[in-house]
Amino acid sequence: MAHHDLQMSAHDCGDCPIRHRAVCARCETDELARLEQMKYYRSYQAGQTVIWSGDRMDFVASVVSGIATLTQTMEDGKRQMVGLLLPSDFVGKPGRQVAAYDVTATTDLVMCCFRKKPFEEMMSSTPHIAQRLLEMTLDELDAAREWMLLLGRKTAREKIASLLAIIARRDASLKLRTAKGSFAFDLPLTREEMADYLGLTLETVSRQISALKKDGVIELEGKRHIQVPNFDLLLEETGDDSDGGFLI
Amino acid sequence: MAHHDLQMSAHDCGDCPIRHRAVCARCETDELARLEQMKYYRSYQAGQTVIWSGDRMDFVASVVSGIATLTQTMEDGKRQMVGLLLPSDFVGKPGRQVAAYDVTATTDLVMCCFRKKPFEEMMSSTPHIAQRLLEMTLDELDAAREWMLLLGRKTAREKIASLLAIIARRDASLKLRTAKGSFAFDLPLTREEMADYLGLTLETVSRQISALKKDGVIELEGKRHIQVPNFDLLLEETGDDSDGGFLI
DNA sequence: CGTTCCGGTTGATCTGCGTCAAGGCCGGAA
DNA sequence: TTCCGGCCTTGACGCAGATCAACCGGAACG
Repeated sequence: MAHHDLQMSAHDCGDCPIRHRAVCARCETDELARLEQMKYYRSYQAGQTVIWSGDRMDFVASVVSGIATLTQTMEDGKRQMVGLLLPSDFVGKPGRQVAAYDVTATTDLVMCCFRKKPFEEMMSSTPHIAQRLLEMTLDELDAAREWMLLLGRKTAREKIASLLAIIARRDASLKLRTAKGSFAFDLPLTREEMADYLGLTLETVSRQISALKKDGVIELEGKRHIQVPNFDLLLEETGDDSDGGFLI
Repeated sequence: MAHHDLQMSAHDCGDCPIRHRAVCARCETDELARLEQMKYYRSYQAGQTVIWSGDRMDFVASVVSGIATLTQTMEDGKRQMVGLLLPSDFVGKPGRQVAAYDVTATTDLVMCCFRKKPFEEMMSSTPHIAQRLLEMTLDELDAAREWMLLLGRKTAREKIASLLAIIARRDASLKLRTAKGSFAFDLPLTREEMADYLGLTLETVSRQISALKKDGVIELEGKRHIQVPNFDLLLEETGDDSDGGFLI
């Protein structure tokens, strides 16, 4: 049973910040109009649970702003994050009745929700949505598999470096770079959330961040603001094949 | 550059063993006819590489019989399996030019290949294929996320038990059970492949299998044939929520 | 036949990370 | 101002699993 602030703000899809990246990316104006009829916004505060694993899902949604996480919990309480939801990412699976994971807002969060039934009907009648959703799901699958390599085979240091590189890269695609090869960004996650993401403990996360700092790979300003003086240096610490293609 | 036996056998889609589970599951007879025109079969021997990561992919395919694996390799040589392809599973991503993973046949393997270009055209013109592919991709994503939990948080013993449970469950859905709660099956993977799947070393895999045997959870007959006298006992070793069915 | 190879097992030892514990920093409430 | 509670860091120690190494059994092959 999720408690949440309900906030009805009537946005126009045309002005939507995620208009060109979300499930609706391919929709024509008439299709958008149809979507507008089944959509509503919800806001959540940082830390709130959006959905509990096992809950009945009566909607699917896109993240409009903020960050949410998908986590799984074992019976002994160990937790593993299995997904990080950023603006434009999609939540929920057409055809599934109940949520498979806990969804939690790690920052203040706004979601654009669609009632499930009409959304599913629309999916089968217009191909644009299903096509875009397939594309997005394939990307998520790739990300999940990259994460499997990280979880299964990387050392703690490589895991931290990989996470920082991913966040830095994502931020770089939104903001502009200060200077070639130099980045700065804020961590959107606590040490514990990073640990849950990386399959580590928060102590190990803390130690490895300190180690990377001591070795000059990163610089800290406060607990959360990170500067990367040389991005290539950071990449070398990830254990990934050099290059990884061109960036961004 | 993949070397492979090329084997042209003209099967009729109507007789296909994976007809009702593969991408083509939803297709009408006229759509099947169209697919038949772009399809061809390929056979691979156990151990052969089907595709190398980075290779250009000019086809997508369904596994007809046998088992293949998807693996990723780090620059220092550590390997992580990120997918297990069973009959009816799909290989390749529409819209992607190059393969992201190594695909290897672990048993003798037959694949039903479709030339990529016409397949993609068909995907955009008829909804049945895209719909089915979305469904399958969502299932794969769930499997990948379950695997992330395993890789990130389970102990070696829990990992082995989970793998055995998955294989047993899959076999049980095909064969019939000997007696309620008692299974027997053959491992389709070597100890090293299991290690690559589980993020362990082959020595640890071997030791944990021996330990499960000593504790009476499983019985071995040769290296590969496994009997599970009490499936619930095995499930308890996986560390998963006791039922996996309804909620607490 | 013996030889070699491959997959597997087992033992000895090492080590990276988890665990347990103490304490620091900072912002918000009283 | 002091106190408190989150969040984070650091140290000491132990252990699960990696590493290194020896050996086993069966199949392929001369």
